[in-house]
Amino acid sequence: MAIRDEQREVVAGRLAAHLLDTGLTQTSLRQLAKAAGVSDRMLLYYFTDKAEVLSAATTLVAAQSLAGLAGAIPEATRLPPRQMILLAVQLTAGPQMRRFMRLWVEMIAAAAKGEEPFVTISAQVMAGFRQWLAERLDVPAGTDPGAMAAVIIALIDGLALVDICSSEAEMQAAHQGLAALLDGT
Amino acid sequence: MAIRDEQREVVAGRLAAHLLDTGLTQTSLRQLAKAAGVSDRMLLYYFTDKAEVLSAATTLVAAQSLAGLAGAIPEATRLPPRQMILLAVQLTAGPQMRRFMRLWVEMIAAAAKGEEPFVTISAQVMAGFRQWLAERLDVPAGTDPGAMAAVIIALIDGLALVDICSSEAEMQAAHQGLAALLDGT
DNA sequence: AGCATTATGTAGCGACTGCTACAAGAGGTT
DNA sequence: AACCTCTTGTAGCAGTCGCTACATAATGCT
Repeated sequence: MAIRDEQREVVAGRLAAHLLDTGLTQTSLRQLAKAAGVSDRMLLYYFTDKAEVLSAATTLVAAQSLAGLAGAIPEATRLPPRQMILLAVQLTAGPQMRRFMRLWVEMIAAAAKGEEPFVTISAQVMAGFRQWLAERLDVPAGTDPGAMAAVIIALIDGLALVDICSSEAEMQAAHQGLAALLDGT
Repeated sequence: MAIRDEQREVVAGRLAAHLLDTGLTQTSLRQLAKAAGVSDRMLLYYFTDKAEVLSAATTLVAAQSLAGLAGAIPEATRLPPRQMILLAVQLTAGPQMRRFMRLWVEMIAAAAKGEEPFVTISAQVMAGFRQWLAERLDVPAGTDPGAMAAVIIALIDGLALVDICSSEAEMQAAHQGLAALLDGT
């Protein structure tokens, strides 16, 4: 039982990196096995299902990405929404976080198709991010920090969407547009 | 040559409705053919490729959706960004536009995977929406309406993303959060 | 040593994928 | 009637998919 459990973690880690690299394009069992450096036969020995394989890998990716954000935003930070937006946009535009955002979009689209495990995991990850963000927001009394967090996440994720089908120049313009909007235009 | 061209339009129309109903879940040639009421053999007679089939159907869907928006927003409208945001959110939250937003997210995710024809079409549709929106924005001199349009689209699309993995109550909260953010919190 | 459990490889099944070769019907032109 | 182009059906190819049956090697327990 030992080897199997160890391998589950090792394989999950390698697949997390693989998904960050390739998104959800190469997710057949044979391709995943190759990326993890094991045979496809063993992949289904370590995990019961393809769904469980993807579940382990994607939750790990999400946890790592959230930890990355947490590393950049000190624990006791409380920011008003507009400052938080600018900070979050800056953080998620970086090269490595950008890869996660792309994968994240693909995961949500898979959830939209009803594909497991993405329906379940996307909902969990979304709720996790929202709560994490809400705890770091400084909103006036009477305002729901969770609701504000949801809007901010929508903005961040939406920018990731626009990023996918826009040029670099257009994305830069979009960032300036955001600044103008928040400045009170 | 007549029948073939007629059928192209008929089939494209039926497939547009099919995609709005099912998203990109049932997009094998055989499933598309069934939805269009023709044989899969004929589908590849009317169109050269699976890519061309999806291309025709998705561009039609996008055109119809843009026309739907245009019907709700008079031609000469010029709105400041915040009012435009509230109006756009309201319009895209409706039951039929919501189906398009879901499909739109799936299309962009397919583009993120490098799948044709979605890379090309997503870029075109995104550019089209951005321009259409920019022409209806009333921004102060010195501000780029295209940049502001990009941000608004990001927000709208981001809300669609959040919608996919959230409950109805959470989406309602998000809308209130948006109002609070735009009110100057 | 004997046995049971765990671990790994080989081979392949049935279903589905996009696409195509081939034949034949339909209709008009000469 | 002969021919030609457009249209449609049948059948199937080569590949990929998730998954599994079966055999065998390794390991630990008594």
